[in-house]
Amino acid sequence: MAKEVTNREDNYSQWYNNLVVKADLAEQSAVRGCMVIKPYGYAIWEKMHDQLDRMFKETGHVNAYFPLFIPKSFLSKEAEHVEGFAKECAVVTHHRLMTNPNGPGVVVDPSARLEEELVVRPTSETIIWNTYKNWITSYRDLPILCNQWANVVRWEMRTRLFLRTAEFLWQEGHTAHATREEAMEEASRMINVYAKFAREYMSLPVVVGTKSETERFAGALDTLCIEAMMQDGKALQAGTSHFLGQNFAKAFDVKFSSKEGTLDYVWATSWGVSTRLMGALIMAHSDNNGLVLPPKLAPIHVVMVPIFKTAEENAAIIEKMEALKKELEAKGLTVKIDNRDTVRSGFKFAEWELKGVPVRIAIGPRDMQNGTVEIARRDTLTKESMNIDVCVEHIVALMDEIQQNIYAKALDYRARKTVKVDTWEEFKQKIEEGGFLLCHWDGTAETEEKIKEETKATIRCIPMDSFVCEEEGRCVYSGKPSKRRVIFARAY
RNA sequence: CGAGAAGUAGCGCAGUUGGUAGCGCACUACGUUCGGGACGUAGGGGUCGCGUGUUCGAGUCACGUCUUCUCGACCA
Repeated sequence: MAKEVTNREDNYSQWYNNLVVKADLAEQSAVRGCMVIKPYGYAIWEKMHDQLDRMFKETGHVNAYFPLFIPKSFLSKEAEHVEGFAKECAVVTHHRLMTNPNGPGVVVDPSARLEEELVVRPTSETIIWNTYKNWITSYRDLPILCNQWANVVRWEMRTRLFLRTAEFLWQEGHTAHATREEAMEEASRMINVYAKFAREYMSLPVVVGTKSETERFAGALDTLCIEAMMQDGKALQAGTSHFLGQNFAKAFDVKFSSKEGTLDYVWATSWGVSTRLMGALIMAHSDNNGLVLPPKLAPIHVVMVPIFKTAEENAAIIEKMEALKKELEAKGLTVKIDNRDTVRSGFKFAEWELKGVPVRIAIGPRDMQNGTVEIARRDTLTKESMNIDVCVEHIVALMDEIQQNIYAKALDYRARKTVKVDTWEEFKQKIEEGGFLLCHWDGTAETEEKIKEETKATIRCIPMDSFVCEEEGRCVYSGKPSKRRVIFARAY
């Protein structure tokens, strides 16, 4: 199986699609816009899932599950919310099929029409707030800190594996609070959880910021986000956390008796990350040889490839490998011995590189004589020979080193592609090169819209941690006064 | 839904003025190989998206139809 990845520099888009398929992560399904996540891809998602879930629990959250179907009337209770999602909803109208009276196959039974159509959730705010209404009567019931792992459906016109699919896996946190401050704190806490996850586990530098009004989640008062930069200079929204104010509480009439005896509406947040993170991970680190996985999310940390001519040689090498594997596993690493005799070692090297395994160990007859192993790093594509007795410690240390090196590389790329821009001429020129443009903006939706029309660039966020530039200046487009720079970029 | 392009083997494609259905990769068998995606020989695999028409004869021409992709609009 020759699985050559196309060149990243030639056509980034094609390179990405090709990589996702060739590295056995996912493929297009027979259902339009939907994706099959293959076992290897799912193993990576599982790692992300488990770590995120741990972090949610650490911040006091619990998991629950709410229905897939949302009565149409629920969705329309919050005006902005329904407007934001109406155009991409899958709707269930019937509950039965019948044999076709006019030919082969089955048809929808017209007599089985639902009295009220059900929307397949594009997000669960409405069904959840309809439920919370029954859970909340007193301040003693608050806060509610629930998360759900689920699939959602958004009938997008154009789809791309992991980045935008008609159905995707995600988690959505939905919390209810007694005060505005507490809810705002929660929204900010969770965006920071996401940022920490991206940086420490995905080795992905992200900017934490707030969305402009036009980019805000439908029904939110404030949307916090983490924005990442891909290797083609385009921005990718990797996660969001919304301060929903009392919008949903009012729409679903969720009130509670406060300590002071007043009857108040509940304050809400919602936050989510999806399988899009997989897309971010792939796009941010991979090279022309394939995936580059950060050790903390790699399903396999170390792969061992024997190099042999005869069966006896192989048996001796495998024995050695089994012993080494045990030692590495004792250090918490996942190890695979690729003992296939159907493909050659060179093929295995290429294949495991394609799959992004951080460290590869090769042992051949020469090593058997010298008591050495060959250790290859995926991130730098370098190899070194080392005495087998000291290699375990080295490999354990390598995991951290690789994790950090990948982050440093991505951070360095982002730094190189982030520029301050002060004139409209320069803006139009720089945006073609990709990257983040730090610009003054007059704060109006009109200007934002005009810039988008003319350059396809949008405000990715008003940064809160990295690139905070609170300084006086003039809007890059209108020339009106501005107090801080924001990040403009073309985005996925 | 608007504009463009494409549907031929599992994948990627070629197929000239209409005249025997092809190539590369992958697959199967055997042999030689084996420290970076091996090589040789021999094989298997097709209703050329679907339908109608023109023709002695259609992958090729005409009309219809379906699907997919790219660019818009929409979006995590």
